[in-house]
Amino acid sequence: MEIKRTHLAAEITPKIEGSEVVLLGWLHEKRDLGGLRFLLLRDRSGLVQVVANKKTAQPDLWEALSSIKRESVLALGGVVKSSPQAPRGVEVRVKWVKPLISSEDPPIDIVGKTQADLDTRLDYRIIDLRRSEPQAIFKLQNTITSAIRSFLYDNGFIEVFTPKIISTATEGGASLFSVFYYDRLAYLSQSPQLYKEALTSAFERVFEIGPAFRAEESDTLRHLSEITMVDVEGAFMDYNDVMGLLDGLIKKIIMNVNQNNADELKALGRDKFTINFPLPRITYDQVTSILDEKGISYEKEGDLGTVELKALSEELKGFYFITDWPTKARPFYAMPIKGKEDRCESFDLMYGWIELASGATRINDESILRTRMTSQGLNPDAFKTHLKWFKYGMPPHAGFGLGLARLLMAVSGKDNIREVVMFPRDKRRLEP
RNA sequence: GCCACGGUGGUGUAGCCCGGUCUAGCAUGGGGGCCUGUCACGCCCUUGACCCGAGUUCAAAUCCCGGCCGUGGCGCCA
Repeated sequence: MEIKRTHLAAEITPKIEGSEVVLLGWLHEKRDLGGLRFLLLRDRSGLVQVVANKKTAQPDLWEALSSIKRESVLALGGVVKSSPQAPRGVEVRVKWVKPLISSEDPPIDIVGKTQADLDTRLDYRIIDLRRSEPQAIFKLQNTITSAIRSFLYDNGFIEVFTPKIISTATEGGASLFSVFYYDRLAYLSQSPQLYKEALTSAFERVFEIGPAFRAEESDTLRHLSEITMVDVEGAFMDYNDVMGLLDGLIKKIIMNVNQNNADELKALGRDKFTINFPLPRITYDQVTSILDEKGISYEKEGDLGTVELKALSEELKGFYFITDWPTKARPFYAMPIKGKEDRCESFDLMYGWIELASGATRINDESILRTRMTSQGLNPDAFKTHLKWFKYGMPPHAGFGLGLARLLMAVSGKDNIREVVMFPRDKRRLEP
């Protein structure tokens, strides 16, 4: 590009008064007072006010300032001037403007005078993402993913990438999307579970931040057909170690968000987080006695439904663990507790009534694994590829899968997962 | 998938119950005009809409049926 930017909008401060600057960005808003024209220019750093005076401006500049449409991309040059009336006490007195490309009138309001419905915003998502609130949400997401990576690197984990096109159901059970794979039928992976477990025998500690696909009927505020999972698995760890790891991980995330995202939290109307660690842990059996006390009915030895979890969250706010779930309510690879085999070394990380993560100590003995598959109604023959790794020194291991968007809901305070996923996929929505 | 509710200009809404007064109101946006310190700038003019299909009726945005789409709740969700 022949025009070089000298400053970002946020770098225009009263301190550099008098400097000649070149800015690149989008025309966010304009106000025409007759003899004065104000523009708000937006770039990745934020907004800055640009002003022109009819008396001093060249006629073609003056004309250009009123004819450029909102959301057009432009370059402009001018002089920084501090001014008590200007936003942030500073503005740019424009000397020239060069429209780079023009924009049609934006279909939804970016400035915030009329709030479009979420469904409409998603139809125009790229435009919606220029608004301050979605910007704040995805900047929080960036803090979260970078905190996750640095925390796990520091703890000896390496990042891996497992295939998303697979030949058979990874675990039976939930519905998979099928795809044409040359002359065969294949499926989209619903979880890297089996790969990450096997990888502990090669790298000990692995993690993956990647997509998972679920062809479920789910039509709720917290389910999507395509999600990003943070999957972590470590050799020579049990579920207590993994919960400790999650404690550290959440702590690091919260610290970084508090440190780096004050503006974003403000934009979302959120306070800084004050959370005590370690996070509370409560067993499944303690949960059911609370439900008994509250007179809430639940399926004995079963998973907890929405009504049950909402009732529980009246007692337990924020982040907490539910541990020691019934073995029959968990997947086949969860390790039963020795001497108490109807409970397993498993946990869910909760935020209020929303499940964020789910983890367990895994079974690393092939024969026990086969027995568990059979008792869960699965055919071990269908898992031949997976079971073969267990013949060659599969270490004791444990891990968890964390829903990135669910965590982001908790951090951003949004109650619809579609708000915190850039391009959500649900039962109906396949675009944009 | 089930239940409830909804679908009005680009966006957000009023009107619907109680059919005619709707030639569909308001805000925001778009176009035009006036305006020298705006920051939701102000003022004036203007533009633009009843989801689709079938039905009841002299008459349907309004009532009935179906479809599609949406919102919320639940279920499903290793």
